[in-house]
Amino acid sequence: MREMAEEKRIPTVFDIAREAGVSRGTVDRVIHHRGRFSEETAARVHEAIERLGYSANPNAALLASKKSYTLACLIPAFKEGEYWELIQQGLLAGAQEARRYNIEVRMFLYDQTDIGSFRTECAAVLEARPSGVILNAVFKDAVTEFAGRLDSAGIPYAFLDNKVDGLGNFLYIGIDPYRSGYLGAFLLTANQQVDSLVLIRLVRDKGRQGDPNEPRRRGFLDYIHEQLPACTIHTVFIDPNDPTGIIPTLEAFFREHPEVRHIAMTNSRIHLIAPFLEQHPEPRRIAVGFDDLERNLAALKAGQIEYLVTHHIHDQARLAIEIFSDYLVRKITPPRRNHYVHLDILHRLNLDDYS
Amino acid sequence: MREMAEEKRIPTVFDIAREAGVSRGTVDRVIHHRGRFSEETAARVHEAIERLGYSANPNAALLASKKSYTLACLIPAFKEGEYWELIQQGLLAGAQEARRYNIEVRMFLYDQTDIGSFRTECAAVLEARPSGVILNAVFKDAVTEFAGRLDSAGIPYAFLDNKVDGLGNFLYIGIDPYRSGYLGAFLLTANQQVDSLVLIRLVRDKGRQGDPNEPRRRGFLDYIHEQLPACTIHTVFIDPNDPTGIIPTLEAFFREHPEVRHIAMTNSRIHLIAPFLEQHPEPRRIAVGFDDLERNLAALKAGQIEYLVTHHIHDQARLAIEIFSDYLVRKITPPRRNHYVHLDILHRLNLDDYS
DNA sequence: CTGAAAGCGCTAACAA
DNA sequence: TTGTTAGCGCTTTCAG
Repeated sequence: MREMAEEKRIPTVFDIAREAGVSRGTVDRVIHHRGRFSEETAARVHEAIERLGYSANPNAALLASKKSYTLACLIPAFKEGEYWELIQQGLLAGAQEARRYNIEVRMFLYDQTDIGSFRTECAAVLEARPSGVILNAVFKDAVTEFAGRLDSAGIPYAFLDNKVDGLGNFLYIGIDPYRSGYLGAFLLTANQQVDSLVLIRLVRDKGRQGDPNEPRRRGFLDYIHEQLPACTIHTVFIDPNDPTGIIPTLEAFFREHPEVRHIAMTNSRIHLIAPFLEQHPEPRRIAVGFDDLERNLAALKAGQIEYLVTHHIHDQARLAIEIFSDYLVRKITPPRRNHYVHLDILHRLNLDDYS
Repeated sequence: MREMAEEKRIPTVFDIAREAGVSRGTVDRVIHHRGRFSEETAARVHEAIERLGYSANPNAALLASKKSYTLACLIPAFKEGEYWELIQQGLLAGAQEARRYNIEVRMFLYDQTDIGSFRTECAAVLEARPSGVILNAVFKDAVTEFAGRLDSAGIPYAFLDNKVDGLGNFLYIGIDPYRSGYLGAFLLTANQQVDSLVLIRLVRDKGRQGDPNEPRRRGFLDYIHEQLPACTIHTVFIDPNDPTGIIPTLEAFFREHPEVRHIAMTNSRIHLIAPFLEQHPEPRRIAVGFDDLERNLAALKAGQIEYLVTHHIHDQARLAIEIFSDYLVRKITPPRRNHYVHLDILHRLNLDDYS
């Protein structure tokens, strides 16, 4: 009679042990393949697990576990409102989540215009002896060298947002930059007669080693060459560190080329040309940019920009921590080595609830 | 000397108790405002928490907690590949996560063509005495009545995917259907000369009480009326339960109106017209639909559809469980009562990594 | 190869 | 109003 009143309890290790006629310690060993145990007991344990539908209580497991990890994030330093601030925030959100796995996330920020600072931070990461590293690829050669060090040290690493191909990373998470450029070109020109357009670039990219925007620009240009072979492509350079010089530069260009009505920038700074477009609403020009920085969104909302191609930058970074956590703690290898995230098309009409 | 070697440990309730000169039980009472305690000890405890930077170990808290909850989900039953299957999957993913909070999620599925079955399931939900309910709004009056019951019983509830306004729900999570229709109309007609278009509807919507697609259709039509007042709008009804009848119906329409090149469906079944478009590639027609059902994605990929307006249906459902969990367990009220999710624009060129 | 037992940090019932 | 204590379910020594 007593049994009838009993509630169906969720089975615990203890129940499994009893059913299999072994101790809790043995059950643990079988489940986690640690220590030694006979095939026969293992079979009995597995059978009991199956029969009772057992699954471990994660809270208890984590509480009792003595394992702890440290995850190093090696990313560019940034100013407020810049691209990498969004990444940093996503990483911190992921870090918050990861705490319950006894994972401590440490940030290592370097100056992306100074390869020396990158090398310094690489050394600091190595010294911290992390369980894993999340990094991006600015200085191609230095990154390759550092990756080699991590390989030797047996430290797993993942590229975030951009990558160098052919290295030992177990994961890349970010967009396919070529496709983003291709899509941007489509949005700029779809259903229109476009005889010429202007691509605006940043002067800093001129002297830079390994321009990170090259694949995206290539995607953009390939689309134009394929779909609009007769279209003339102009290029103008502006200096992000000299905001007052931007408007005169653009005015000069459009005075000379008044027929150009289509504008693109393949870096994340399309907002730099918003003041010009605001001051010169006539003739109407179509601008397409990339990445949802606050200022870009403002320009989109205000109507100076037509489309923004972007992705969930914050979520992508959080996801990187999550996937890495699962890899570390639960030994789950991600299904795809290249985890390309979805490209979002942002327009004034679907801007409101973004992020 | 020994102290110098000591690692910085993460502080526990015990540390707080020692610092504040009280017992662990008292610390617990102060933190959770349960039982009674003097203002003075409370102040000392808070001070110690602040000073040591204490935050509770969630694993230990959940393990020790005896509280448990049940969350009822009252949603339409579905066939494979239908819209509500995606929702169900998202809810189950959220349920998996919620298990660690001792939250059990229970599904109550009703036939959305049969108000009787809805009423039956409502009664079943009430009988289960859940801690909370997630539901959608099909039968407006019946939903309103049920909401009143939940209010009386003091059971919190949230609308998912669609809603009835003016009720006591603490949360709605889903899109703004009007805006989705508006956006769809923009995508169908942007940069083009459109003199006429056809809106394809389902015959089942004819007799239905409270057509759930009405707000979206209104958004669609408003855009056309505002931006293209001269555009003629045709309407054709097809029967989803008679697939073989669809092609002849469309053939008849386009024989009579060969000038119509733009097609929209404001429900989730745009894939129903894909076979027709495949068989009749000439003249080229532009079709825009909604929601990323497998079959819709296939038609988008194959080029029969130009754009799909959708949102992360799966994530939206998972999020509903997450927000409700926080509300229940951690008493966190969501910042906005209406949590509108972002509208995604899907095109052949950004389809690859979706979801 | 296996069992016993001591916690992990917190909650909640019971004493005082 | 406060202190004490027995667990929650699992991991991890340490003995055998």
